[in-house]
Order: sequence, then C-alpha cells, then structure tokens
Amino acid sequence: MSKTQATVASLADHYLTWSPEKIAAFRQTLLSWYDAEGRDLPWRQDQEPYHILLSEIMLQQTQVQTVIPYYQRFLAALPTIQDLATVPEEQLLQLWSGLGYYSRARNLQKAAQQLVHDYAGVWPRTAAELVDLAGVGPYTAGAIASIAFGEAVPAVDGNAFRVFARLLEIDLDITKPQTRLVFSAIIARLIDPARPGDFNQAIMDIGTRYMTAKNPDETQSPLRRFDASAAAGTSLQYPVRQKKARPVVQHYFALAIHSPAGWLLLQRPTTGMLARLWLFPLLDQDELLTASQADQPDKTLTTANPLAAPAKNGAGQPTEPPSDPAVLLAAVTTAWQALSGWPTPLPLRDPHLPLVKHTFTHRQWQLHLLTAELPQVPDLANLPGRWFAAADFPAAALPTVQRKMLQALDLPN
DNA sequence: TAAACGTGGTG
DNA sequence: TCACCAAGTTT
Repeated sequence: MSKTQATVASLADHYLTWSPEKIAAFRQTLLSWYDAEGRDLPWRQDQEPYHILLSEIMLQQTQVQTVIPYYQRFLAALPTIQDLATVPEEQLLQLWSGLGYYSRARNLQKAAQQLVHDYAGVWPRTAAELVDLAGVGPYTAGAIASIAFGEAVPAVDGNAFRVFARLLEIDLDITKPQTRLVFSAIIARLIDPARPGDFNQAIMDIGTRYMTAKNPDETQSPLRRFDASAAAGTSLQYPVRQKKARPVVQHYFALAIHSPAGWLLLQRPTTGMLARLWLFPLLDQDELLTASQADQPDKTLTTANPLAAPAKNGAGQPTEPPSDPAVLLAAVTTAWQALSGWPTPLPLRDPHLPLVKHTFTHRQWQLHLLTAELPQVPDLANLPGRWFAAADFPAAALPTVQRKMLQALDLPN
C-alpha cells in the first residue's frame, strides 16, 4: 500500500466511525426516502448509458433546471450515440449554445466517437474504464457506472462533498485533489452494493432538497439523525473550501459591422475561451494601445493618451473607456484595417450604448459596442468570418455574451 | 498544483 | 454590486 493510500484509509477511519448497524440503517433510511420522494427527472426515465452520459456531462457545474430544456432538445436532435458521433461540429455547438463550458460538447462528441470506433459500440461497464472517455473524470465515471451499470462505486460531486462533510463533520479542504480520495473511500464503505445508482442519486437529491449550501433545511431531512453538524449547529461551516480569486477585468471594442450580406461574426480559435463559437470582432484595448505605440515609437505614452488602457483597478472596479471619440474611432479603424486587410476604412460610429458587461468564472469582459454600415460586401479574405442574417442568430452557435450584445443592439437573439 | 473554462441563481 | 455556489475535467 502506498503512503497516499495509507493516509487516505486512516483519514477515512478517522471521520467514519459508524457501526455496521448504523450503516445499514443509513442505507435503509436514504433509499426508502428516495423511493418515495426522489425527483422525477428526464434522464431517470431509463438507464440508457447514452442518456446518463449526456445528462451527467450537461450537469457538470450546471443546475438541473438549466439543463432540462437543453437535454430534451439535444436528445430530440441526436437520439443515438451514433448520431452524436457523426453530427457536424457547428450543429453540436448550436445545441450547446448558452449552456457554457463548451469544451464539454466537443469532448462529448469525442467520447461518442471513441465508443463507436474504439469500443465497437459496446459500452465499458466500469468506472475504471469509463474514465478513458474524453470529458469523463472520476465523478462522471462513477455516476455512469453506478446508475447505468450497477457498479458499487461512489460518484463524488458537489452534493456528495456537502452532504458527507456535514454528516461526518469532515473539515478537509474539498478543493484539494487528495480530499476527493478520502470522501470516495468513505462513501465506498457506505454505498449500498445492491442499489449503488439510487444511493448516489439519493445523496444528490438530499443535497439539493435539504442540505443546500445557503439555507439548509436539515431539521426536515430524512438523514437528520445521522447529521453530526446539524446536531452541533455547525452545518454552514461545511464543506471547507479554499476561496476563489476574483475575476480580472478586460476591456474590448466590439465591432457590429453590417453589409448587404448581413452581420459579420468571427469564429473563435480552436482553443481557449469560447472556442469555435461566433462573436462580433473584438479588439483588445491593451493590444490597440500596443499597436498605436508601435506606430509612433517616438512618442512617449502618458496617462493623457486617450487610448491608454485605464488604470487597473481590479475586478469590480469599472473603468472609463477612452474619452476623445474621434481619436478612439480613428485608432479602432486603423487596427481593424490592419486585421482585415480591407482597402476601405471602416465607417465606424459610436452609438453610445451602455457598456456590455459579462462575467466569466475567472474574468470579466467590458465591451464597448461600435457599429459600421457598409454599402458593399467586402471580401473576407483570410478572416475566419461569416455574414449572418439577423434571423439566423437565434439558432446559431453563439455564446451568451454575443447574445447580450445582440440584445443591446435590438437584434434578434 | 493551480489555473482555465460559462452561465444563471441567490442572499 | 458582489461573492458564492451548482450533478467537474483538462492541462
């Protein structure tokens, strides 16, 4: 046994001190409650592994009520794993548009292709094998293995962390990878080998219904007599987790360019934020600053330069865009000309719309919208662009931040 | 190990 | 307005 395994096992022993009788009573209480009060969710209609996989991927860091309509629409469009394996990426991203964490969609398709090609359509039935699928980590592998195939393995998600941290007063930092192993070892001792999928899903339902993060209702929980932190009045102290960093603010100009062919959107690069989705052209204010410096190497940049990036005040401290409108438009025009290679300068206008703000997990975008109406359709040349009819926006592969910009411009979204 | 990766809800 | 959270995985 490795040092890590020994540590994990001893920690599990430390936090889980229930007798075999208490463990049996816990299973009985939990599953009886689940049979009577468990939620009726679309992905609980059957145990099709494809249905379980799809729901579990969509549910990663995403709430049930958000997922339900996406799940229904996705399955209606792609009823089988073969359909998913072969669908064009554009349609895949259309189906995922607005759900976030878009790499999930591309990993999901990759997993489908692995299943069809590498596994010849025969599903691996254990968590140990399922983690080899793209986008399937320890939690999702455990969920699929237990729910679809009846393997007695834990599925340690945020609910399981919260529920068991409170029941057993586990004060380990759940953001540490080692901690997952301890929870997994504890749950492996508690899980009902006869009904592992129901056990895992029952914990999720309890976590959502009674043992919520903010306003727990633990006195009504069927597990109250197993709940040490509720007895001690310390529920809200669990689970313990490291604080997250605040998002960094980034300023962009967003160009809403319209021609007789429609509105110009650019496809994002293959990697990074919003990969492969479609957005108005964005110009980073800091890069614009760099470019204007390069054009005028003899001039020293001062804070009076209207294009100077606003002082970094940190997240949540909105800063003003450059103040001189004429200079601003000229600089953006120059930058766009360099980027697009278009011979004619862009007739940019500033409609003075409110800044569009959009906060991601780790950064905030502040978008200053500028518009341009072109009498003729310019050549896209090497731009990764496409002209969209306004009527096509609602069904397109757009991220939410793009829909916010469309809304600000009073366009369909 | 820590950072990247979306969005919507809540107090 | 803002911090925190929600059925996490990848690099």
